[in-house]
Amino acid sequence: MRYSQQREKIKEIMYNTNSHPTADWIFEMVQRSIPNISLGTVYRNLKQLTENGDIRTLKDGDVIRYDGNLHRHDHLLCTQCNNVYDIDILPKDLDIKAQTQFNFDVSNVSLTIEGICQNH
Amino acid sequence: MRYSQQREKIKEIMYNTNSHPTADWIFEMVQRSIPNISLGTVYRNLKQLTENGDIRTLKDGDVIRYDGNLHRHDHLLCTQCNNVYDIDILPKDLDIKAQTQFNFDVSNVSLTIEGICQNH
DNA sequence: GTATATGCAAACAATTTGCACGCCT
DNA sequence: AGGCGTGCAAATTGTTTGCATATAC
Repeated sequence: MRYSQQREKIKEIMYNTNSHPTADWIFEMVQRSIPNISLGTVYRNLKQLTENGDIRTLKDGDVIRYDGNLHRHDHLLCTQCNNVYDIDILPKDLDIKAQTQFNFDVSNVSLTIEGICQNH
Repeated sequence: MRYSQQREKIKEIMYNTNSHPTADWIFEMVQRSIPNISLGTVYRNLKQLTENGDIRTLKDGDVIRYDGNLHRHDHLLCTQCNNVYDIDILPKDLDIKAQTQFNFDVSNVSLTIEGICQNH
């Protein structure tokens, strides 16, 4: 994967936000420094970065959201404000449990708890 | 919500499969007994049933899948065959933990473990 | 009789892709 | 120079919606 100004900026944005942005939001952000970037490029790079394991995707709401936080963590999704909060609640040994119990070669664990957050 | 032949059939199918079908698959199934049903009707009903809490939706893969199994359970998603297996691995007290720890009014907990299943 | 559900087709929104050109290496 | 990445616009895919008709109650 060759260097590109666009991808670099996208990575920078992803690693400096703890919201869980959509492609469109990221597009708008990159536009501030690269005004003529196209949305297609954003999608292409987000896909690439995902396949590369540099970022992660969340598919809980109506739109795909991207997550630059690679540390193992879980999500609270508020169905009122549509916010996603990072939490850490899963037992650490869950992967191993799945691995041994079901003979399943685990690559990714994702827990999302839906509900209403304390601000509502 | 008023009775309809179409919705009844959809419910019947949902409660008698343990795969995690897409709208399209369900459409084809209903067609066997109601040949002139439309895909729009299937979507409308699946949405209604979801809002009603009669079924559940999974958004892990590329397409929305529907799940007629309302008992609390988790999923193994094989990235090779795209199959979804039902498992039960989450600690039972997780909802309560989230509830108390984050003051979060939990309505739904979903755990998906991605990886490669033993058939591959 | 009234209102909700349907079939159909058109509309939609998010994402992907083909192509000619530009930029890294 | 060669090839990957880009911008642009068109295409695709899954899902939703508007409307006239049919069906439940």
